[in-house]
Amino acid sequence: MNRDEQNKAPISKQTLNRMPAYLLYLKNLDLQERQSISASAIASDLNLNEIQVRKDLAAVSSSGGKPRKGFDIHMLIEDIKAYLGYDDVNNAVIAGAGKLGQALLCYDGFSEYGLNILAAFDSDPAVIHQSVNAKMVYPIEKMPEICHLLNIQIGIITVPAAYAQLVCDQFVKSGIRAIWNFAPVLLNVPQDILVQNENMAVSLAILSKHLSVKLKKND
Amino acid sequence: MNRDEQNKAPISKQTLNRMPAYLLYLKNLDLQERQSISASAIASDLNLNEIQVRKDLAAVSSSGGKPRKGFDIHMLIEDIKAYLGYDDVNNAVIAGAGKLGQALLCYDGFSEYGLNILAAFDSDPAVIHQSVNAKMVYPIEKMPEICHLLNIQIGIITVPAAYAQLVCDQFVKSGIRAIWNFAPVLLNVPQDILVQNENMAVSLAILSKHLSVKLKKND
DNA sequence: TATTTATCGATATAAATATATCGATAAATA
DNA sequence: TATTTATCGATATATTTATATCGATAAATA
Repeated sequence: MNRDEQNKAPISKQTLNRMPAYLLYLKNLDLQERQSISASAIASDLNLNEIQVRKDLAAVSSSGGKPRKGFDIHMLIEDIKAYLGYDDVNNAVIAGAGKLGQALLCYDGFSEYGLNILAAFDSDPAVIHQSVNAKMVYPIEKMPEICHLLNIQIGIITVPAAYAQLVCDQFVKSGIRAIWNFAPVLLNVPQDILVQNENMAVSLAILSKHLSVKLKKND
Repeated sequence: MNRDEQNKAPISKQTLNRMPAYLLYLKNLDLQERQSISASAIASDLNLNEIQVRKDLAAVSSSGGKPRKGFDIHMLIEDIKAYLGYDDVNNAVIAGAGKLGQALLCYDGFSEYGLNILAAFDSDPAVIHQSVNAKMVYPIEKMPEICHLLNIQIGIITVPAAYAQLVCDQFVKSGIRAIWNFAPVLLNVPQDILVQNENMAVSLAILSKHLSVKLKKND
């Protein structure tokens, strides 16, 4: 019998953040036709602590692992996908069909996780009514209508910083519940709207900072 | 007198991760000609704990804050920038001049943090020797030569998953010390190479997961 | 100038996260 | 079949991170 999902303790944020790494790693093993893997082996390959990995997997695994053998890879993949929301249907739209917006529209990896980017919005006549990777770019005025129609929960902002707040407000009016923001702007949103900022420049800056700390240590 | 940087306790990882938000926020205030700001006000605007903000700022601030007034905005901005590595010169190159690679090449925000993306590499004749945002795309064979010549420390991977490991190996041979990886692949690198994975699909999946957790809570 | 007050920064406590220990057990081996 | 062993999973400890408390102080106000 499967464990009761409802009764499980809520997973920790840090564990959630490590799931992607496990998933990627397990898919690789699956491609190599491996059947099972131990927490110890995963830990050693991913440079993580063994107990941490075991606890992480215990938190999402529906069937647990077996002594001397470890976890069933295929089953674990399904468990993690289920946990990350593969079971829900999550529809998203993009505001801003520039280079970055188009890059996201073209990226086919989202559907892997049950996520669909259904459409984009822009104000530039050059891209409006064009399709990018079979997804239409609509004039930005159509946003509320289309979002409500398609029951969109997630909005992605890839417009220039100057327009980000404006677009954000429109998203909120359009019934969006979560925003993935690529503009280097702090968005002002109602309490119940979830915002995840993705500042490319700062991600790179942080990498560079980690690098310089590391280089100094090796002096 | 400035506090001695050398003698400061190393900043925590979580604090480092919050720096971007502070920086963005402070720049906004600076644009509005504000002179100073208190930790309490920042906390309330960014939805953070007041003591946490105070501790974070104390960790990077060179001059501290004043009772009743708070921190000097301009000085804090400089302190954070310095901390994030603005003082170092960090040069990066991109492997993969597709939509995402071009989006990064076009993004001018990196130089804000002392980061320069100097060039890109690709194997597609359609983009080789073209320039994107005044940055050249070179054939991928030229990578070691150019990287060594320009003393490049950071490599960015935006090629399809199937080529990512190959490109990664070439980066390592070319003397790169840190890799920012956008391909959904676990890269195999020597111990001393820093890898930061940026899996777009999973970022969105995690946002969606957080959203569904939140929606369930409000039932 | 004296008093009040917002805010800092130091120190203390609490919560979350990571790591260690160890008995139980399924598979491998003798 | 009996013994060994790798690995799990539960429980315990340590570390890191977040939050609370409080005295000190610079600026505002009386």
